[in-house]
Amino acid sequence: MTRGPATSAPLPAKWRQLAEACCAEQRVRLTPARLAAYAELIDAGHPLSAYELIALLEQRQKRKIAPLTVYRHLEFLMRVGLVHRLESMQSYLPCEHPDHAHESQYLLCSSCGQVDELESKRLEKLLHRIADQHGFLPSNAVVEVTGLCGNCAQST
Amino acid sequence: MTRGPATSAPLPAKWRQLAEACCAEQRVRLTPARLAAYAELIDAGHPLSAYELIALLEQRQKRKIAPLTVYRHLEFLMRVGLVHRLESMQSYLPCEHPDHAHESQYLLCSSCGQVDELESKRLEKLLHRIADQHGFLPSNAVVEVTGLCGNCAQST
DNA sequence: AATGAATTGATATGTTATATCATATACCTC
DNA sequence: GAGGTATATGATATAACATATCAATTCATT
Ligand SMILES: [Zn+2]
Ligand SMILES: [Zn+2]
Ligand SMILES: [Zn+2]
Ligand SMILES: [Zn+2]
Repeated sequence: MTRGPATSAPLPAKWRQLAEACCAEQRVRLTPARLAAYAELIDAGHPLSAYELIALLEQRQKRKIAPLTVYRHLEFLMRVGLVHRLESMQSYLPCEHPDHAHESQYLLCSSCGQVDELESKRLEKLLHRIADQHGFLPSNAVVEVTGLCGNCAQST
Repeated sequence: MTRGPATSAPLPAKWRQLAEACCAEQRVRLTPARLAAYAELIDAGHPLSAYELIALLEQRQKRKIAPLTVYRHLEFLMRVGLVHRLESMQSYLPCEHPDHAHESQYLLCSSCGQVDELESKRLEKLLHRIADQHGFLPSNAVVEVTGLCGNCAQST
């Protein structure tokens, strides 16, 4: 039995199951197109801009894809919590633990492009406390630290 | 003695002096065009996108201004520390205390657009400690909290 | 099969940011 | 003050990022 041409990036079972569980729980449709976008982000292993994602999908599927299509898929994936957006890079990356709702903070390596997604309750509490001291009612916090990851810091 | 037509937004002496001191100290030129961009940001009282700034300058000066011109002025103002960029809004605002080097954190009111620029040593230390625990060498931290300011939170 | 809601496609447009090359201005040295 | 250098500006084009609108299709439910 032969395999047909791949129309979607390889997606390890672990991630596929997480994505399916995530969407099932929220009663939303994980369509093939949405899954393909997600698989491409997982496969890339680093954040992708929307247009980088478009290029990869077009290459994979051998057809033109309108930007709006991909933006809609990204919007969906972010809404259900499978994907996050990095504001300081205008790019998108899959969540590392989409099984539960959470805020995140990010360590972005400017040398190799690797991203570490953190969940520091300590930091979140401090942020809320600071906001509170200023009479501010926070709804969302963007915390993105740029620098050098362990590997890259050593090899300099 | 009559005043000619304003070619630059009104800039309180306090800010003008800060800007001049800041540029003098760094031996860089605070040209009229750069000062005009800065004055417009001060006058606005809230963050401006680059193109909003262009529109204001064009209206003020009654002439077309190329985007690149304004981006260059913004780049200069950020480099000397007179202006910051808000990554989550893709917009720019004048620094509230340009007299000393600093990292900042921001409280962004989604209702009235007001921005509070903070300098929490406590938060900075925690961020550095967290990065350190991950073997990460930080160079820059983006911390932008969206929510409702005191005024807007009350009037809801 | 009929209905209504959600998704996708096609096309156009709006917004944000940079590249390149030429011209002008300030600054320094002589 | 002339000449040379670095810096700043202008003009034009293009790249990168994101959304609006409306029509067509697919899906779940009855
Ligand atoms: Zn996550
Ligand atoms: Zn690295
Ligand atoms: Zn500042
Ligand atoms: Zn407010």
